Amino acid sequence: MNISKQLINWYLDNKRDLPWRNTQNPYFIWLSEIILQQTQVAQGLPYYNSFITNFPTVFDLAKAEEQEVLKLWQGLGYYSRARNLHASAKYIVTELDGQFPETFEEIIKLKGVGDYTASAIASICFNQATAVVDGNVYRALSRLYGIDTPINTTQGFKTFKTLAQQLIDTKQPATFNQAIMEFGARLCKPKNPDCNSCPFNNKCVALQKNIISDLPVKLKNTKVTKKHFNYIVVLSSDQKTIIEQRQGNGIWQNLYQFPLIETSKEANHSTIYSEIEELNVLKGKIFQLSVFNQKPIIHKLSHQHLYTKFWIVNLEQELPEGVLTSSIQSYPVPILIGNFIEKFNF
DNA sequence: AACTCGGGGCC
DNA sequence: GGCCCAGAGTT
Repeated sequence: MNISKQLINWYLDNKRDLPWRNTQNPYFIWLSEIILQQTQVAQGLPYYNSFITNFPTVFDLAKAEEQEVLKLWQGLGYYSRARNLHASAKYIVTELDGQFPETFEEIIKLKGVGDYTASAIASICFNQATAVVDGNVYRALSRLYGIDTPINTTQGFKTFKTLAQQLIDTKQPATFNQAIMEFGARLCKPKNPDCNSCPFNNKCVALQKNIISDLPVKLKNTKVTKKHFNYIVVLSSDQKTIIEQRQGNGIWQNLYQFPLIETSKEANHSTIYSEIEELNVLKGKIFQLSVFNQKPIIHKLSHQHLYTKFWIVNLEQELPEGVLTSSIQSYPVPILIGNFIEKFNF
């Protein structure tokens, strides 16, 4: 029996029952694939359920406000996925009359959809034999064939895409693609793969050479930089605070936050005091400054460590331009801010 | 080709 | 503390 058939047989015996596996509706499949980019199934699952409940069709998603979409995405990370998802929903409704594109070439034109996602949708929804290459596929094929080409290079992608394309069962591409991914996720895991019960343990090159833990090969990514964030939490006499929307191209684009003062090293009381005297909303006003957490909260991202302090500014005046503290839970915020809001309990 | 974009789980 | 996760967009 060939590898493709063996993978499919393994899958049919071992697959998880996941909500997006009971449909070929391209809107649902698209949604699930975007959510699952760089995200484990267990983490993405509640977000998928939330989205299909709040936006049952692409029309519902298209007519929502971006803030609403970001709010539902809050905590999942990589927020450009949410912004691109929303933009593509609008595109499908206004330009394509609500009709989801049906070929790989058309699907990949959607914002936020690359080779992997277009292949997944084209195969699962439209029975097109386009092989997916994700982290699971890299791992399974690099081990099975003993391929040490670095996966995060152009050559690596081409090598594994070509191999997966040769292996795909053209009569059941949807099942094959999901089978190889499930195999990588559940059996051929990064750590402690279950080689004892693997259907390929008689031919796996990496197992025979005892180099399972060396594959796949991935070039090191760049170093982590440290930053010092100081969030200014204003509390006015009329129960208001200041929040602003993040602009520009950095992290958390279009999410909300308290006014941020970034310093080159850990800030102390006097530094922050003189900084906030310059804030327009506080100019000439009387306030008391205290720190919420003396010890910085270290928020770890893939390539930044954010040493964060929350500073409380008590104002004995009203703040006409502020927002009610009772309403801040409706704004999409980074989880770093969300955790603070929960703990501070306004 | 290198860099950027989150948050959580696992070891 | 390092690596990984149903990757994509920008420079």
